[in-house]
Amino acid sequence: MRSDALKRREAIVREARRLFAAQGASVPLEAIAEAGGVGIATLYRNFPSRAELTDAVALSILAEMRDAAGRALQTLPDAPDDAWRRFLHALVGLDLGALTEALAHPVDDALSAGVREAQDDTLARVAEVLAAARAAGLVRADLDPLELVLAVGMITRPQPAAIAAAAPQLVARLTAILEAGLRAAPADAPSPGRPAADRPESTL
Amino acid sequence: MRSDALKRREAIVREARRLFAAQGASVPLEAIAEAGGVGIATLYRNFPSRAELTDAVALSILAEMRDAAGRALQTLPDAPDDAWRRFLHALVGLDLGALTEALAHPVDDALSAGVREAQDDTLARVAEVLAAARAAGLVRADLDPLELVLAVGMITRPQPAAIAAAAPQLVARLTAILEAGLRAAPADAPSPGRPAADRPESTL
Amino acid sequence: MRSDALKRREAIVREARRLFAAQGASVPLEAIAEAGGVGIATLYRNFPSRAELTDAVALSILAEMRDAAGRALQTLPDAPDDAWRRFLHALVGLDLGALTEALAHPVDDALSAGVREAQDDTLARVAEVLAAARAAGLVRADLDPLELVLAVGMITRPQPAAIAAAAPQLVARLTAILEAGLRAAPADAPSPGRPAADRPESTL
Amino acid sequence: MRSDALKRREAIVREARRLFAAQGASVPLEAIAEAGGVGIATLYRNFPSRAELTDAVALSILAEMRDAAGRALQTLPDAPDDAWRRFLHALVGLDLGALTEALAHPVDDALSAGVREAQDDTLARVAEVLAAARAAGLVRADLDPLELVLAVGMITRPQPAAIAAAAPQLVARLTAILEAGLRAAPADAPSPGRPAADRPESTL
DNA sequence: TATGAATGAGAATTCATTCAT
DNA sequence: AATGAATGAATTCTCATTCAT
Repeated sequence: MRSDALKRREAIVREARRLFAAQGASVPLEAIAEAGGVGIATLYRNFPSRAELTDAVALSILAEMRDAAGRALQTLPDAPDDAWRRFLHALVGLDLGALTEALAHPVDDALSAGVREAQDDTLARVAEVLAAARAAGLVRADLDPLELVLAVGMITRPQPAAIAAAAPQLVARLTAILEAGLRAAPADAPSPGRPAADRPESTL
Repeated sequence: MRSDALKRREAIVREARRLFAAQGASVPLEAIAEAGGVGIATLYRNFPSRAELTDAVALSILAEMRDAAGRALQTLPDAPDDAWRRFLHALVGLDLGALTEALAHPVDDALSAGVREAQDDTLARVAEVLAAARAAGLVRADLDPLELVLAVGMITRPQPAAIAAAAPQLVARLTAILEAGLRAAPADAPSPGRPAADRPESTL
Repeated sequence: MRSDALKRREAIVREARRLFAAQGASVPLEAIAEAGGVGIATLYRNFPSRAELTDAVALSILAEMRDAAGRALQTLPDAPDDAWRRFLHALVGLDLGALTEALAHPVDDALSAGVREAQDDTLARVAEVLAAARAAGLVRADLDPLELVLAVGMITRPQPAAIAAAAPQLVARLTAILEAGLRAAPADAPSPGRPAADRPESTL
Repeated sequence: MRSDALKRREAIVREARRLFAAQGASVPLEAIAEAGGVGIATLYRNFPSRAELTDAVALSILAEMRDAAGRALQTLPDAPDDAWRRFLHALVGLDLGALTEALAHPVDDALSAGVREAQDDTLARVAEVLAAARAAGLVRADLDPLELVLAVGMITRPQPAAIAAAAPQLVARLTAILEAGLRAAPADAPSPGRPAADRPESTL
């Protein structure tokens, strides 16, 4: 019975993530429950508040991001260019838009400790990837891991149907532009804003 | 009272645009009315449905975009680099995120004829700017006006307060990345997706 | 200018009566104003509250009813059968349904003195017609003028479009049934309820 | 909880029917919910739109009408006069005014399939009753089942409080008149309108 | 433990009535 | 005196969350 319950819980998180990515974080919880094949009360038993479900989605994405960073770190020494491109595309495939959406709502609430921790851990790994890629001359010097994640989050945010219809390849095109933008580091164009690394707290 | 009413109407559109940009297009209409200093029923008298207010916001943004494109076209021959950069930054300052948000909602409804027309007109102007900038070697060859607008819309979409707090310069940084990404046109990296120009209809 | 104002006032009452009859008494006042070709404020200047407009409609109908009764009284002695039938059909053509609807709403408010008076006056006339018709053996003995008016009001109340479409001749058919029902005075079927004449107050 | 929920649902329909009959079909849904002892959202869970509640009320009335017709058919052979009178009075007691009101609103929408079916079925039964009563010489030959139902609906439509106060026995009196009107079939007074039986569709 | 039902609070929209020109 | 605009109150409907089975 234990494993049954676990399966249900995972189904809920999976569907929440999918629906956040597709329709934004304002999807009715009941829609998530239904998509997961459970009743609304079961969702609430597992996630007593919307924020906790949101956190679970965030953790699931952060874990995958961490894994992707781990893989990138292993392959970067041998095939830096390829490893970096794979990493970037892995991020794009990660429903980061869902994460952005998910975290957009509990604005007032503090992020849960668990998420904060996972996030710091993951961003540290991404920072390592960035350092390695930078050392290999692949990315501009002024790029901060949080910024990278947020940039990918922006271009993968849920699209209105009209836009998706009008520009079906949009994410792919934006990814190409982002890739180019990250790579180029024009000597004469200093980045605006203070270096991201100085920032006191990364609340994502 | 004519002019009074007009002032109020303009205040409503202005505040709607501001709030769409800040909080997304799902802001309560009552919040817009209050911000504009009018009662909810006044908002409804001027814009009998949410879609009509949305359209008014879209028109206001499209008009400014058209103007910016016009200015860019005039200055491009003399100072192409500067003109292009100004144009790009003007777009970023234009609440395009609000437009994206605004147009995201009436997904089911067709866009109003007026908006469709203004949009076509504006995109045609932007296409002229792009052509001139491309001729001056400033932007990659595979960029389509709709894509440019959507890209700017993405990076200026409303941010959750947590993100805005953690990365206050985010839009500026993303703009820099976008600028670089648009400029660089790596010969060896063909863009994915079919050329934007082939698309039948630009529903924005 | 006086006559202009009078014309406007009459147009308002006319359209109110027409719309009450067609769509029920819940028509927006603004619709009445528009139908009458005036602004809403003009309607309010003439009829400071909805009840007063309702009263004006009632008066207009009561006046015509009184006239019809007067005509019936003149012709009854010579051609009783024909006069009675004409009178009944005149009532049917009188938008009594509008009156019923109109008076249905200000349930809480007392009827205005003017309407009360006109109503008493009119009902007295109708009572005379009934008495004459009864004397001529044309109507059942237990019929009270208020009842007659209400009966006609019921069968001419505004019909939903669906019913009107399904049974276009409904009013005519119901009129025929009513006519027959009023005429027949079965000796063996005493009417239920106490005689209407005993009732203390006729609030219509 | 199944039975609990069912009880509630039934309470909602019962109160809706009662309030439609008393105050017309425009009663606030919240008033119905309160009368049924449930919250507004419970009403909405059971009847996601006003039309669906309306349909449920219609079905409840049509079912009782069908039963009354069934009973009449059984007793007509033995005691035709009594059976017919009982049937007519049963109709009067049936809140047909509520039905009329209820069906008045979804004018634009098509009637739901279920209601259409129940209505056809019920009217067919009523037609049988009418045929038997006609054979027994009890009702005029030109009466159509839809007409009968609508006639009863008219005289039992919700009354304004003022009228109810002034003429407390009104429904009973109007019933007596209707009864007489239906019975009498004057040979010399052909009914107006085309025969009801020819009508293509009975939208009630 | 899982479920479906119940609830209240919030948001969109309409309309009678008042106000400023 | 006539107008059109502004307003708030009432109503419909949705959704996060709690409760009873």
